[in-house]
Amino acid sequence: MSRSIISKDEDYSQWFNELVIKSDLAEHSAVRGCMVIKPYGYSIWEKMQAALDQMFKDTGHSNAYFPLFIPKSFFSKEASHVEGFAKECAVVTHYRLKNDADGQIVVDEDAKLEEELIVRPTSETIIWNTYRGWIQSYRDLPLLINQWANVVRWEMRTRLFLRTTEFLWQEGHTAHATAEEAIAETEQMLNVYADFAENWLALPVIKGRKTANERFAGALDTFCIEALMQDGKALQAGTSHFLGQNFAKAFDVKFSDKENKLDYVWATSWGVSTRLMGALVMAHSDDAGLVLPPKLAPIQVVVVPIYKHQEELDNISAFVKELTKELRKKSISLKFDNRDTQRPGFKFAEYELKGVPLRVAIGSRDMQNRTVELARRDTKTKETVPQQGLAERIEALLEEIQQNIYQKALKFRDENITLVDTYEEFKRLLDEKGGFLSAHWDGTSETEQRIKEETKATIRCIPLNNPQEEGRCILTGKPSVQRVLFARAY
RNA sequence: CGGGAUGUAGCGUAGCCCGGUAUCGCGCCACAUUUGGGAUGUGGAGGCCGCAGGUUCGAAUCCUGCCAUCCCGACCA
Repeated sequence: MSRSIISKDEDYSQWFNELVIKSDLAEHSAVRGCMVIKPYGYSIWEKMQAALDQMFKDTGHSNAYFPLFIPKSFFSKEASHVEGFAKECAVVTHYRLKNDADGQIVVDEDAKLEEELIVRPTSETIIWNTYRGWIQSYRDLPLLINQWANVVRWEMRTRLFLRTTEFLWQEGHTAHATAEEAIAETEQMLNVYADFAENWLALPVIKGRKTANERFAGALDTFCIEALMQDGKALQAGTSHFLGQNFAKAFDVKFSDKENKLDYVWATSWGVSTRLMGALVMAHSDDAGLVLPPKLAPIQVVVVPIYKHQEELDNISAFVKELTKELRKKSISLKFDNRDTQRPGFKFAEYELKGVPLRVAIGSRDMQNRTVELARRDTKTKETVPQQGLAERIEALLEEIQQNIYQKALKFRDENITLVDTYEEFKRLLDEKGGFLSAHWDGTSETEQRIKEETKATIRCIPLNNPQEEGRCILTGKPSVQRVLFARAY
């Protein structure tokens, strides 16, 4: 394996692919479009799951699990939903194999299913079909459920973490007595996602509303968090949908209110996926490898001993044992890499590639001076510090690194939101600078569509709390009341 | 689904035009010397050259078919 990865300026796309593979997050599998998430990558996902799961529970949600398979007929019950997903569904048609005359394994045509099963691309239909049996009265509401699951969408073109045929995610599905309550839930979960992105992923996001074109299939309103990657392309990092009564009507889910009037239930759904892993990599990493925010790093601190003789190593080990204890009290994870089979320089490079936030190197010189060498992954700076108070220093530094990574990403994001007033400027900036372009739009799907066809840029969102401002649409010149954010996106 | 490319050791590759049983680097194994930024030396192991046919005395190389993957587009979390 070559030692270094291609620089991200040379080929961003290839840089991303090489980085994911060489840093041991994931690899391509034997199945087209599907990846193997390796232990190092999966442990980051587990940390994301743990943090999000706690946030869901803190906002009153419970986990449940629904089937992987959905009867085909369920899909046709909500018209726009089926239209949105029909083209990318994996379908189970048979349930048995057999040996043919040549001894080959073939599908047993006698084992054809009466009704085909769809491998879930999302679970609204099976869940709402189930909710019918769970909800009779306003006393059963709200129903606040989340599911951690895998889903399958047969995408034409896949990319590690960003778009795989099968991916892992969570999907929240809630039921409410009133539209207002459901809308409040939709907004609450959007805020949870934004909070998670900024405080855990160190990823600044813009909260906004999708246009009708970009809305989830079956939703009345879709909210999203949009992030900016280092190559200037936008990435939708999470969505929260207000589904109105669409699914309740499709699956006949009614409840009696306090006045004993029957009404359809109001719904929301919201989700984030392993795509966040892609966002994490693309937002912070550099040509030397991953840069992980300390809160999600599987290893927060690595200690590399430098020694010639066994007794030197023993001294260092004794010191590290104490440090490990102190850090454990602070819930900081430390790896002591005392492998004798690799030299220190090799280890330094390896942990840089893997994005470990802090590295401590200790040699005999340090042991004599009662110091260690501390190296930060985010700034690539090194300093020699006293052993005294090291645990406290590490704790503070990890916090500082978390903040620094966020601030750096925030600065980049803010520098790449550009106000644009003419279509020529718009097209020029898309090619030369990228990022978010804040521009006036006449509010029609036709205009949005035309801009997309001509420039590949889409409206990422209409930011929440968007300032109202008179202007003219960059394409048609028609009057507009606010700017919206355009970008080329993943 | 359109366009482009690639399949040779665990990884990355040379050889292919012009047919003669496979090159180099990394990694791996053993031993020794090493250890403050990806160690060095010596010795060694490892190959149905993507799969199936065909041409030929002989195929990694030429021909046909298939399969797979990657990249670029249209579609999407």
